[in-house]
Amino acid sequence: MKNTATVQITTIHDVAKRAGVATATVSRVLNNTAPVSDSTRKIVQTAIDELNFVPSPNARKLSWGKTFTIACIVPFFTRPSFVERLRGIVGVFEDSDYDLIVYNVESAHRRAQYFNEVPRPDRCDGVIVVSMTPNDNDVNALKRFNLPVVLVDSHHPQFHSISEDSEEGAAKAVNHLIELGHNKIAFIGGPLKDTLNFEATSSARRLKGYKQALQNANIAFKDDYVCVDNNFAIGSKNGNTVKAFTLQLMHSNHPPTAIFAASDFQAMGVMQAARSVGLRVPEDLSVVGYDDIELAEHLSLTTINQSLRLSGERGATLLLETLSILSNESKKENISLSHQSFIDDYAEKVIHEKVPVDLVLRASTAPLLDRQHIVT
Amino acid sequence: MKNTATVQITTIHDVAKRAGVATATVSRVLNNTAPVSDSTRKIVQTAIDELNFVPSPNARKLSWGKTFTIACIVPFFTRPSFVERLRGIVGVFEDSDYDLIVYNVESAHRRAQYFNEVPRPDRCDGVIVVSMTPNDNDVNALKRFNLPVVLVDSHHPQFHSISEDSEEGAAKAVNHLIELGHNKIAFIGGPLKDTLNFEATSSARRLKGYKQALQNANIAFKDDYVCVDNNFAIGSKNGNTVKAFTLQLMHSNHPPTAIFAASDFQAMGVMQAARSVGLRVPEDLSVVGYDDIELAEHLSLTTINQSLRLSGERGATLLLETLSILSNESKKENISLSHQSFIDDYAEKVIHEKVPVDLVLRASTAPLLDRQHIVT
DNA sequence: CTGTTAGCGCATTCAT
DNA sequence: ATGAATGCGCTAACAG
Repeated sequence: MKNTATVQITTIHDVAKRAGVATATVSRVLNNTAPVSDSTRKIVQTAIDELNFVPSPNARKLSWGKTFTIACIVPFFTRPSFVERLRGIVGVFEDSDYDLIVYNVESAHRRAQYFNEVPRPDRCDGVIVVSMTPNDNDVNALKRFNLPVVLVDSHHPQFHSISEDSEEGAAKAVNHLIELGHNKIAFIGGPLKDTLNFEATSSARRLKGYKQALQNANIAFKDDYVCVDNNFAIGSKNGNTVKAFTLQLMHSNHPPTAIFAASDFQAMGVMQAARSVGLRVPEDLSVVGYDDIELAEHLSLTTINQSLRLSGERGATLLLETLSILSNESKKENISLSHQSFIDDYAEKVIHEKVPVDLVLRASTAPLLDRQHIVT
Repeated sequence: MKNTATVQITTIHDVAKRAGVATATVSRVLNNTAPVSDSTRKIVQTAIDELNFVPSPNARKLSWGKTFTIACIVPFFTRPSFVERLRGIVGVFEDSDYDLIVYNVESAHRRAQYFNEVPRPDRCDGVIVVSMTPNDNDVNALKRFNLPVVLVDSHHPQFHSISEDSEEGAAKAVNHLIELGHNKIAFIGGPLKDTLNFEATSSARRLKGYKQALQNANIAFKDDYVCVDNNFAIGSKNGNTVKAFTLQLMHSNHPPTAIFAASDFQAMGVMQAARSVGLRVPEDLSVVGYDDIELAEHLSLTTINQSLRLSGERGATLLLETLSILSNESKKENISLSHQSFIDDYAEKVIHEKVPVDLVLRASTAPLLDRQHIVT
């Protein structure tokens, strides 16, 4: 069961031998952890270079007692919005000493498994949770070893978080439509509660913002104008449901003149469906999406930019900062911080950062035309 | 510099103590590596359960001499087609004992860095390279420690590979258009040689298939009908170039009646541009894409399915199989296989697997109409 | 079947 | 400033 590789890798001993010093000295020049005379440092360094020596990550992990890896738990990581966030996260860790392992959650089973098994100090030094609100079990698992945690696109009082204000974003989208003269505005979104964690979803929050905006404009809320695709979370072919909703809306007695979709992905389905029955966007139907994924630009889709990539970057950076602070503290206080006081200390400075949400005007929305008034 | 975690993790010693046995025994029940009496096994198991013990990955990695992690080097991992492949790869390793670390390449510098630093037996047990043809330096780096390697979406005589036949796929796309009566068929693709590795790109291969299909149908090849977006590889906003190409083509003296795009992503830009000037797809212009990413369905885009996800799955599985074979061999032959003979042995059974390419008919293509004949 | 011992490669006290 | 010795948590020979 030993390794199958047949070529021996050069170790710190080889370097020490070649340089004629002890392994400890090599380690010292490697980590700048203690003064080394310039002369020997030079000798050691050339030995390192000549042997093309790179220290074994595993060995140093074991010895340091840290893993130099960050765990990122993310649901359906292939969805465009998650991909964008991941991109931000990856970009940050590329330039650090940390490796990033992505744990992709596509079932409640995996979710529980990862939350239980991953947040351990022998597996990672910190964890980033994307788009999932920790439940009680998760919180216990995350706090058990007191690892630094950052939530991206979710919120919990006990953990750092980076999130956007979905309600505000949704309101901006709907207000834009209202300002264009629309008052028959439908909402199409994903499920309102997440099967994975029983929490309110972003769709739910966006629906709330939608309602709020209508109310502020004194437009009556109509149940018929709200379509929720409960299959969306499964992550499979969902376009059909969105299209069905769209057609149903447009064929009703009071077809909306505008549709606000909870994601660009769904907005795309709306546009597609509308065009399939000869409706033009935006002349016959205005559409606003949410997320501003890369595609939105190609589709000329008016949407809400929620700084997806930035949220990932900020989350990763915040984790890195936390890691650095903790490292300094434990150095300063010489390792003896009582458990409880440490947790208290940590909990006191929980950071909740908001990321901007902005309307991005493109060509999928237009002022309400008179003709539309007449038709309805 | 020690770990910042304050709670001690339970080790194999704790379990051994609690069960009243030696650590070796615990290790045995953990790995089924030697017979253990049912009675003691039971005792040990309960101790493990009660302490909620999970062995430290790092320690076992160091001891086993393998890392239980797979490195995946992939360029621009946020692009839809790469995401789909990654999805296939991730799915396979989720169910294995291996962790997957994704190394995202977005510059020549990173590329060189990763190829030089990652393929080491102390970092990973095997590597998957996606969409990059190894150059001489890469080959040396990959073979230096004789690690198992699988190429996904590229080809090299010395490494296992999973790939699709781009020429065949392109030909299928163009043949479909020809069968619909089109003979003014344009091509829009990305750069023909990759700045990252100087190799022919998939766009180049698809262009070749395009030419071949035209020739077989006795349709003259026109240089004006070929548009290459050299900025595409940078991975940034490229839609504008594609749109400009499309408009330029459609406004020329002999506008094409059909466009074959080298990727769905670009096909989307084509459709968008066409619609922006009042052209209908497919009535006024037929469009065929390539890749069959998830969006293609939403766009009703006729395209070539190249089994993106499957290619990832097959690549990952092939690597796993190779790993297993090597592990068995080294066990059987008791670790003493001379370096050279091992390499020879390995090289002899290089596997090159093809993944199917198929036309997926949707609604972006239609027979050539008489009206179009007249117009041109 | 089970306990004892010796590493895996590196960082780090403790001496010197 | 440097070397020797010890340990990180686990697995694997070697004994019994």
